[in-house]
Amino acid sequence: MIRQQLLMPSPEDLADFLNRHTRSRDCLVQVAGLAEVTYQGRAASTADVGTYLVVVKQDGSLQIHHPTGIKPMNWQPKTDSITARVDEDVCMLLASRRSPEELVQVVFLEPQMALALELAQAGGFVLRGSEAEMQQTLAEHPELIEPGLRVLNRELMVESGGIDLYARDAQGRYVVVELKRGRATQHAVSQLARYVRSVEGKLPAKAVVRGILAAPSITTPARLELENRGLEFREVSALPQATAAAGGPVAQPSLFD
Amino acid sequence: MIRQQLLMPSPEDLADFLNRHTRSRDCLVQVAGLAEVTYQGRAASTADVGTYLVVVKQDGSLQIHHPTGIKPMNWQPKTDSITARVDEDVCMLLASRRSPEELVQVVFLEPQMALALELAQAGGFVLRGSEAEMQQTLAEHPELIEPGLRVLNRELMVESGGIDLYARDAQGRYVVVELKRGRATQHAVSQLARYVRSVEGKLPAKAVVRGILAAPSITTPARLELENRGLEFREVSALPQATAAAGGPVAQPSLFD
DNA sequence: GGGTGTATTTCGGCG
DNA sequence: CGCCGAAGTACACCC
Ligand SMILES: [Mg+2]
Ligand SMILES: [Mg+2]
Repeated sequence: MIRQQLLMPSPEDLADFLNRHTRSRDCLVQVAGLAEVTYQGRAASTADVGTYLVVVKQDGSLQIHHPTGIKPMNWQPKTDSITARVDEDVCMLLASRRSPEELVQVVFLEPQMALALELAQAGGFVLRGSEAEMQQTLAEHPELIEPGLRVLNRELMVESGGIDLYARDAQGRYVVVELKRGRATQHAVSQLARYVRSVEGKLPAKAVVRGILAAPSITTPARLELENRGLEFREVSALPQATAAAGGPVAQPSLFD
Repeated sequence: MIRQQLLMPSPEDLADFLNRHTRSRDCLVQVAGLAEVTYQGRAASTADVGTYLVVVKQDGSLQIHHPTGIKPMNWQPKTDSITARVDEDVCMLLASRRSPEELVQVVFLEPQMALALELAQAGGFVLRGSEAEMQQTLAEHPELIEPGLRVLNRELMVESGGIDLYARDAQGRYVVVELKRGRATQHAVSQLARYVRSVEGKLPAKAVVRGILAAPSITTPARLELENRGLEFREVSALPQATAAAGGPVAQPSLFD
């Protein structure tokens, strides 16, 4: 599973190692050691000499980590070309990308270790509690939002964006539903207001369009803004245990029964 | 710089290794091999048996990478506790966090390699081309937005959020400026409209408040929406070479002279 | 801790 | 490719 490992490689050996294993596209390559990193593209950055961990995955994605933090200091999600070369007796790695035009350059001053790992098989991955899942559940059980609600569309595209759920209520009024898997903010209220406006613009002038923000909770300013605009809030939870934990024996039907 | 490395460690050795090096808080720890990962918190996920790379940094942050992609499959930015133990003859790693309550669990079925790296010194890091930098430059040179503009506040807090630049124009009218370092979208137009509304609410009823969206470019639907609402667009660039490359010898003054 | 906004956001989906 | 919106977003900043 360890394809190859080098300790304190020479610039030439490191460049060779990097070119070989990144081109094979079948292993994860990493280099740890003293380096200098520059980036130019949508923005630009420079990192002084320091000890970093450089990782190149099979798909050519590049990330450069400093000692702390979840996010890499520099990165490149997709690279059009990734090459190593020796220049002035140091090995440097150049990762470039068109559209957007970006370049990350790593100068390895004192590489301590280079490692190529075979990270072949990835198992299936399932995420639960996403907004998409909420949407599907609520499309199947719109009564969890309101009795008598009938869903007409999911992700209905209007000029201003995609309406999560487009529905009609028991009185036949059109309803725009904006979903949030987490606490709803003023941003969500803005979205909902925009969608309601778009729908009103497409319907006869007198038509009443309701707007419902459905989320597990809502911030205080968002609630105020929502009421100011004549829009509504409906509490729904993204995960089953959320309602169970909060309400003990659930009085209201859960999203995940 | 390599503190310790184990090849195909036993469950006991791996648990010991992980507990020792994650507690010392002075090195980056990684384990590669066959594993199973589950997560429960704001959402929930399961990853089937597969070959993953698990990284724990000095600050206790955890990331679990699959063979491709820039983003980790599972992660934990800050951990309140991170412990390894042996259960049913396998080593498992438990990373937990309160607020939000989250738990990541890694079951190492066939650990191939464990590595502890000293990634001590990090050099300085400088990023250029951020919106914050744009804001500072434009606060110092508001004439780049419009001749006669005087900036009153930066990040002025109103109910609906923070106004990037609050200013008065040559005719004494108040101006709300929303900045974007990249192409401006309908979201930016919504923000600007909200801020203008908030400011109008605080001023005498007759007061005219202008809204300017300043960005390198704007999407077509955003431009339409902007004009509908009586708001304005002004082209400004986040990085110096952007104007230089686009216009050759610059006729307009650059943000970075 | 609540609330808001930025990000080299990344990523997926749709026209 | 342009555009929009979600994300277990993370992260910084203010109140
Ligand atoms: Mg939505
Ligand atoms: Mg802003």
